[in-house]
Amino acid sequence: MSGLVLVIEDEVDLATTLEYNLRSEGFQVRLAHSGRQGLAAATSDPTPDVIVLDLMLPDLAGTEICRRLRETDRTRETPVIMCTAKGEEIDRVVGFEVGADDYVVKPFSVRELILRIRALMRRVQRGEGEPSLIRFGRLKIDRDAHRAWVDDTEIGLTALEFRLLHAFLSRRGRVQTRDALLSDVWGIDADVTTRTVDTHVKRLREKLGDAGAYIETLRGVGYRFKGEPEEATETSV
Amino acid sequence: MSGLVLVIEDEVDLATTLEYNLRSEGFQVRLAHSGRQGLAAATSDPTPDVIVLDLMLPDLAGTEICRRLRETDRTRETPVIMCTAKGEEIDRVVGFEVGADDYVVKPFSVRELILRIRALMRRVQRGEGEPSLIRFGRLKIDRDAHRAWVDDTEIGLTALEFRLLHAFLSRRGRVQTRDALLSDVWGIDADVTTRTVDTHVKRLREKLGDAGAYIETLRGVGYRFKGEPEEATETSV
DNA sequence: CTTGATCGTCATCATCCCGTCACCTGGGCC
DNA sequence: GGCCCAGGTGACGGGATGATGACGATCAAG
Repeated sequence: MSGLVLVIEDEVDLATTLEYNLRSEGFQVRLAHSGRQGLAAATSDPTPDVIVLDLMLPDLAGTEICRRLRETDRTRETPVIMCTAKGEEIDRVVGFEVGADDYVVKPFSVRELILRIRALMRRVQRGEGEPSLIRFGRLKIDRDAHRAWVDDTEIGLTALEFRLLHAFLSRRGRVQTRDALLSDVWGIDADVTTRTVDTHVKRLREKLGDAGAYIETLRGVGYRFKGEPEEATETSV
Repeated sequence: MSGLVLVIEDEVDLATTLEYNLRSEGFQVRLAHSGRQGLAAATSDPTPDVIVLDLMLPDLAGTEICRRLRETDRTRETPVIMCTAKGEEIDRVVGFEVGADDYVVKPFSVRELILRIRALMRRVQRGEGEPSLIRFGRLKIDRDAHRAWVDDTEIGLTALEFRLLHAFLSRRGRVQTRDALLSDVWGIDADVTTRTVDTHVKRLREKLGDAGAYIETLRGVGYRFKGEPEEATETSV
């Protein structure tokens, strides 16, 4: 599970430490060293998946930031973890009143912070978003159960194949270059040949049987999952 | 779902934090900062729907409070969630001897506690006299007594194993990563390798005997408890 | 102190997945 | 039609992953 974490923290040392640790755990990181920067960073693309917020900032109080995040549509659902120093109990309480989702007390263990970030991401990921079931023509996949069917017959996909199919399904109708697929399915730092994608597309098509035709090859560009189930193979253009 | 939660906790910071969080989640809250206060608060009108109880209190041990609650008519059926520090005697807390219904390990995630409170409330709401029995194929577990049977033969599970089985049963049909299981069963700050999960799954499968096949392994993803008891392994169509 | 239960960790082993390579296919372009 | 290159295909070896059994630490009970 990768994800983008925004760290709003004015102590540069601490911020850098967190950045390093989070990256080495596979997260992407965006840093902000002041409250205003933080607010801007929270609403720029892409929206962070989790925000780590220091309570004591030079310009804006963490509580105030949190309140504004909750008033903004883009960040209303984004989980916030508050960092408080010891002795800030009262503010800490207020922090929760304002809608932080969890907190850690300084000095905190980085490992604990990461665990809490992970827990929040898990909760949100399945949360209110799109339903776990995705149907497309003769295809059906269930993300929670991690299962896939063609014509109501379950097909056994490996973890990678499942991610690949999901990537196709969630971007159906749009071309995806091999590089794009690599970073989506394999992860940012995948040191893998682009040809590997070919192999796995082949395996996926095989397992999908007839439904494998949903995956089109665009010579010189990449792959494209059909936009509509009935879309004729030769129509278009 | 609203409800009245009684929090018996001597650390004022933590108690206040919980109060704000629970209120913002729509619960009513009553606080008690000592064991005696707690006992009094538990039996005043209206009777709380759930009690959150710290194991370490200045005057009375949490276990003692729990025992007395169980001896009192008014509170006999009231679910109790015990907060324990790491390394405290979790085994005895849950199950017969003391009779707590659930526990969280400090430091716990506020979200986690709220989820558990909700779960307990649902359970009570479901029907007063209904035994807390869950049946699933050849399996049967009693959540109050912390006992489990396969084909009506009781199997002796440890506290941890029971919790693991319960985690599986309550999310049946859905994949659970090792990380998710760790934070649900061991606590968010569990100081444990993910491989530990493997070992305990193995032990659980062993004790379940044939019924151990209900737990499926999804390579590279996690574990999944079958959604339906009869679910064919390979039969199909 | 000793004993037994419980639980976390480690080493080992079998398995299966995945990445890569080599070779083949087929379409586009002249 | 021939060339060229992107993509399809099949096979293979390494390596990640999980099952398993053993060990040691811890703690409560006796």
